[in-house]
Amino acid sequence: MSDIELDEELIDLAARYRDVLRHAVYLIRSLDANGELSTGQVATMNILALAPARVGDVARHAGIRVPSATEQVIKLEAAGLVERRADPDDARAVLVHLTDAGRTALATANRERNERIAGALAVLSEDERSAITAAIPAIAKLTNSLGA
Amino acid sequence: MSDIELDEELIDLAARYRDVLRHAVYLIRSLDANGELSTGQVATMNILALAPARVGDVARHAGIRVPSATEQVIKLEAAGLVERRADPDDARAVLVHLTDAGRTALATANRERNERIAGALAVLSEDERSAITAAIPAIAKLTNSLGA
DNA sequence: CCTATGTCAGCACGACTGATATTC
DNA sequence: CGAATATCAGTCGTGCTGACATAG
Repeated sequence: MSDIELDEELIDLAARYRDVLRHAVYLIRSLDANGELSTGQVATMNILALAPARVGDVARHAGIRVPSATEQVIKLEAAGLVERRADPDDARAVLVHLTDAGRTALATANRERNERIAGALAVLSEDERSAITAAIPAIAKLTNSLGA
Repeated sequence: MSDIELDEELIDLAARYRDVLRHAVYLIRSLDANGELSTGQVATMNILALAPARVGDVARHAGIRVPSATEQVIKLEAAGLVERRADPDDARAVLVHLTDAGRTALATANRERNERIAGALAVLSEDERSAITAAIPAIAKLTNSLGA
């Protein structure tokens, strides 16, 4: 197989990947439409569920800019789901903590979303599920590779 | 394996799927950041590249509502990339056509995006690429299943 | 008369850049 | 002093619902 053919194959795969991902985005969004928390809010809180984080860390993990993360955090704080506390080691920084209410809301939101996807996964064939399972690490690697 | 364990496995897979998809979304967005056409604009024009379509068809294919599709089409028309013409068979309908300028712009946009992804795919292993290729139909089916 | 199609108006969300304290 | 951290202000893109005009 020539390099040119290889390139064409890769570009074709890229096009299909791009298309399927675009549709999946709308799906994920529709999952959030019924709930009380938006996609971004759930993503932000999922980071904080592991450990309190700075606003900059939230931004980096969520793939957004710092001012956007600030905005998200402020909204979540207004809703009583997170708290902003001073970082004892660095007065410039703010440590964002999940509140108990936030932890509860996050658990509910994650459960609802995961159960809906699990329900759809259940109607796929075993082979199709295996294909998705096998692809997840590769997709993650691809994403990281492009992000760099 | 019990039903409970099966459910837990599915929910775990759902959670991992959701997470990897969320990151991939930000990646796709970053691809668009440098270009002149947005994700949605490229998606709309990709539909029209096959054949002229009604606004409602554009909306359905893009996974958005009709008024949103109208808005996109109006913007694309203002940019000279598409044209709206009367449907000779149905005076209510509008047929959206890609202009030559639109076809050129679309080709450029698709090439840039696909080449960037292809470049990242090239650094994956053959197994990883195969895993992604194999998963694409399953992901598409999953998306459709959830959309219904 | 009822439905289908598209557009308009108004709104909400969420991202961005640029400018500004404050602290390291 | 320069760099890092967070916030504020203003803007923009893009989706939505509801109301409407027009045609089938």
